Amino acid sequence: MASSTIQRIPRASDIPVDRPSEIVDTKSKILDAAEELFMEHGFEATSLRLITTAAGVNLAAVNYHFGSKEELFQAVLTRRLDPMNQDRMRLLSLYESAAGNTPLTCENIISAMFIPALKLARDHQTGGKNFLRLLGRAYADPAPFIREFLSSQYAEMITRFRAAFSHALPHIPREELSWRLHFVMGALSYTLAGTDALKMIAQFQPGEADNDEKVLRRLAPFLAAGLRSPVENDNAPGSHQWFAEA
Amino acid sequence: MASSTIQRIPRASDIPVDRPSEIVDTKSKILDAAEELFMEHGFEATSLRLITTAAGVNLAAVNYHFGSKEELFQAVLTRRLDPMNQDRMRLLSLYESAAGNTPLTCENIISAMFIPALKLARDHQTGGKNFLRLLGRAYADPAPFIREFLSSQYAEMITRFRAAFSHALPHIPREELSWRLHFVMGALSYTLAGTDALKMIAQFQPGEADNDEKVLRRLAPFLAAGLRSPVENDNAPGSHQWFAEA
DNA sequence: GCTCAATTTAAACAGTCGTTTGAATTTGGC
DNA sequence: GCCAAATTCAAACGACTGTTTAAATTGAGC
Repeated sequence: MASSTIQRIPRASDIPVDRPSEIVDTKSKILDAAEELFMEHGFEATSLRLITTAAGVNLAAVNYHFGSKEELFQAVLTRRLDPMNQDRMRLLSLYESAAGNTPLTCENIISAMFIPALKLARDHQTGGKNFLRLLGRAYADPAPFIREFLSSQYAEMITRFRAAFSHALPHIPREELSWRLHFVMGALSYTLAGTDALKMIAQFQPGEADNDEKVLRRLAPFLAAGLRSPVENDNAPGSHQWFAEA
Repeated sequence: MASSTIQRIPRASDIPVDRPSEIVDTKSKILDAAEELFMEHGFEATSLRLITTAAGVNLAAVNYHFGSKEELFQAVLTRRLDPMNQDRMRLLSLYESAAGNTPLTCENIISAMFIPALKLARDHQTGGKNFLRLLGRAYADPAPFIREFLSSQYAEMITRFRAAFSHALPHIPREELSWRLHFVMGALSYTLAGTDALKMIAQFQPGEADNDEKVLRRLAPFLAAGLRSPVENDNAPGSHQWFAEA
């Protein structure tokens, strides 16, 4: 990865100073094409030739502007993921300051997680919808550089939201809550990723393409109920023996 | 895909008649190595040379015994997925006949889904644990042949379990229930797939490798609560306005 | 021991991959 | 209009991909 020699002379004196020329355009064209193709075929199965052809730019442009295929993938993710997570934290802070001293409800916190994602899903002009599916798939990608990148991108947001849930659900032990937050993130990413997997289980109404909001409206209360559910005591009398005969 | 010319003479007269020789051994060695490597690197990023080297067999053995890389992948999945789903349906029938005319509880049905998965996770000798992670990742794989294969493999089981849930939760509309079943499957597959993604959210206790059961013990009640949660009426007075300001 | 089919083997096939190169071109500052 | 930096371009690099081929090896049945 020769990421230090992308530009010919990496002199620190000249800062890009907002070039409005073809530079930005080429980078954007690559990012747009890469976003859609990575979503459609995955990281490994998408070649740079496919991307650059779709973007209408030269093959070498990717390595020139981004350094490598991996760095391009990270750039595709960062472009939308970073603002979305910023939005999430800003929204959470908004709820918190509005609530004053009273603790937030699960619905508030879940809304703070879901609304920015929904905003992206609704963003028809830019390919926000494509991005959410790409993101959901990136979660399950085994490539180490993707996993490390995502966990570093999410670290701050997760910490904030875990604290919020901990405040809203003080009776639930810290470790249990961490797991439940994990389940929430998982269900969200899986749901957003699986537009065509959905056909498998929930029969689709054909022609109804714009149902991301409807899905999230079903998912959010489902998860809120799970978050609030009483903590199981393994051997308490009357509790369900989940895996007794396993 | 020249799957019709794997064996030299595909004469119908001689049936394999349970050869105990190296034949089965080579196929199994390939399946075992492929299972682990597909899990570790994903389908596209795993080369046949990597698999055959790890298995200690010749490169051409994969195409000879399985026909193609795609068919090998399907064979890896089928080997464990088919018995697991059979187990699930058998267990569900067992619960149903034990309950007689009274409807099953959500806990019963979820147990029927989870116990066979857990049995695989506990199967230390064979790489059952690896398989569950592989399966969770296959769910999110964009390759069409994987998606089509999975949905055909799951079709029967999904139908059975949707009917069971519909019986257990008669007050929940059919479409809503389909979505909740989808959330359950998603959370399960995501959780089983994400052994190293978990570190991101739930801090791991180092050295505690055998926690699949513990995770499922947390996940099952979480999902049961979600399944049972009251159906939201969009504009009912007092209901939470989930995405009002989105 | 021979036969014949099943299996294994080494080698090559025809491509595709991400990346690099050096020359051509475009760009903005003067 | 000139200069130098930024960008684009065609071409090639070596390595790796899944698959196929034909010869070599193996193992029962007779």
